[in-house]
Amino acid sequence: MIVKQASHPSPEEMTLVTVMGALSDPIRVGLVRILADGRERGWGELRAPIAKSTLSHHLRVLRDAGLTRTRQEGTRCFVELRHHDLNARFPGLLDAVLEAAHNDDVGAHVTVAGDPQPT
Amino acid sequence: MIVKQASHPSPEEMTLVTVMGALSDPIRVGLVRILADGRERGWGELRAPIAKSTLSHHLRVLRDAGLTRTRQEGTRCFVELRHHDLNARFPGLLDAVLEAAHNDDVGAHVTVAGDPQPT
DNA sequence: TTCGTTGTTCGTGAAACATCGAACAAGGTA
DNA sequence: TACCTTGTTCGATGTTTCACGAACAACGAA
Repeated sequence: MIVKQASHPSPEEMTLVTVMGALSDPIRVGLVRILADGRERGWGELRAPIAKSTLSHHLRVLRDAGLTRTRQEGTRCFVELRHHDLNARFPGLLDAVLEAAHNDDVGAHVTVAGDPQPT
Repeated sequence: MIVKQASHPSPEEMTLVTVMGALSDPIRVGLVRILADGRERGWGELRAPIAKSTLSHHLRVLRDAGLTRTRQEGTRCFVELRHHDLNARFPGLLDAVLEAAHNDDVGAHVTVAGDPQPT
């Protein structure tokens, strides 16, 4: 609704502590994992066992921390990971988190519509 | 004290989300930075602008997450970073965090007695 | 214009967290 | 034994976070 187009922090505005806080929730880690392939995803594709207002909240935390970028297109919006910005700002951090999250299968209950459910 | 000797999680018991949560506070990041040189530090050496009960709390969070190891010796105790365990469990993560924390000077208000104050 | 879709915002409540001062427990020291 | 030092634990308090349903706003379609 563009009521308030989300604020995307510039790389300099990102802080380590905020990013770590954003990644201290399994649902948010799951969302980041889904976006890790670089593809932009529609809001509606995302599946998580929470109410949509809660999902909106988590997407906002990720966006405010600088982890994701949100784009509006008509009435729907798309999210993508700010892979490049993150690597520039915190070299190696995102990859280390993604590897760890993959090994432990963190946030596996977050999926994408159309994708085969794990297990 | 020693009333309950702290539980140190084994590497397998460590979780990414808990570790990230532990590192989402500037004081705790400052403590980790101090311990990053591998030296064991006495509790009494640590200087932070908080009450001692609060410092005790933060050290417990770090310990419970598996980031540090605490050793008792008589009435005083010593802390050290579990650098090796962390690298084995979450490869690259700690180094990426330490580099980012250093670049941004996160947790600079946490110091060690005897060390020259930054600035 | 009237719906239906889509996602944000609001109001609320429960849980977690950071912080403090005070009390406590274990060792060392006088 | 009496005292001091060292850290932990115990409430108490205020803030933040997570979660939900309901209401709302913008857009597209009928």
